[in-house]
Amino acid sequence: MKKKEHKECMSALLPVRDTLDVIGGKWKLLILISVWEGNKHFREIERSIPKLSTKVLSKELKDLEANQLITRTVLNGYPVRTEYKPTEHSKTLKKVILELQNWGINHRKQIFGEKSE
Amino acid sequence: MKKKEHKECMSALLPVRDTLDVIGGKWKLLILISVWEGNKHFREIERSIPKLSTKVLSKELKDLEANQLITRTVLNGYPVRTEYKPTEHSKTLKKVILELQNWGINHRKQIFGEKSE
DNA sequence: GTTATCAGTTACCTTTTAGTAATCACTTAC
DNA sequence: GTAAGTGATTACTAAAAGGTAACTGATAAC
Repeated sequence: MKKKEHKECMSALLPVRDTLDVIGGKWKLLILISVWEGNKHFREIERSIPKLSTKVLSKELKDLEANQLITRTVLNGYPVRTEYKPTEHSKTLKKVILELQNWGINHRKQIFGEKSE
Repeated sequence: MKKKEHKECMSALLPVRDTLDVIGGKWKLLILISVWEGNKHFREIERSIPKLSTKVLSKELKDLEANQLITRTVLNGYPVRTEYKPTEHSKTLKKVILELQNWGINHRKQIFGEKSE
């Protein structure tokens, strides 16, 4: 029966959904890359990404932390400082991102190449 | 300088963004899978995906067609029928989806496994 | 005491996205 | 002629996402 196949496909979709939730959205990958590059502090990350507001950054950092892609450490000092660092787990994303990138490049070729036909 | 690296990362992000735009969102993959499974007609696809409205389906099908993941053929007949079919190009997505799926599965393990620590 | 920096939070408003329901044009069946 | 099925579109509404800007509390510099 077709229904069964359908259900299997659907269950396969759940992890896909998870992944897209983790890296999807306008800012998540930008922020992750910024942290991978070595930006550690809130204002530093904020300034490294144009048009990103403190509110959104705050929310996205929480999400990334909840997904164990970054760690947050509060250093007590004169002006309170926090330190964000990428986790080992976050590095496993690089392969996925590369795959998405390659498909995107090929897709562009496909779309613009077929235009003339 | 760090700025240069940053810019390169950012340009690598453009194709990633493209890919996420193509397959992201709540319904795109569900619809694509439905078409891969052999559902050809508008109502057929609509009925195969619970909670999907005609409005959204209509919009998403256009997007998928614009991205050359499906083809749309109008068969003129008594009740007008249209036929949606997956393209060869759409099949190249399967590898990407598998990658997303695998990462999602591992990510779940990571999140739930680390809870106890 | 005023200004500035750090790391955010909060309230408010706008934009985007998605859902509901009605409608259109056409044809078949009764 | 009335209902039902085809493939949609349109208008209206609700919910989610995103942006703006002010503000907190602490300290340090001037």
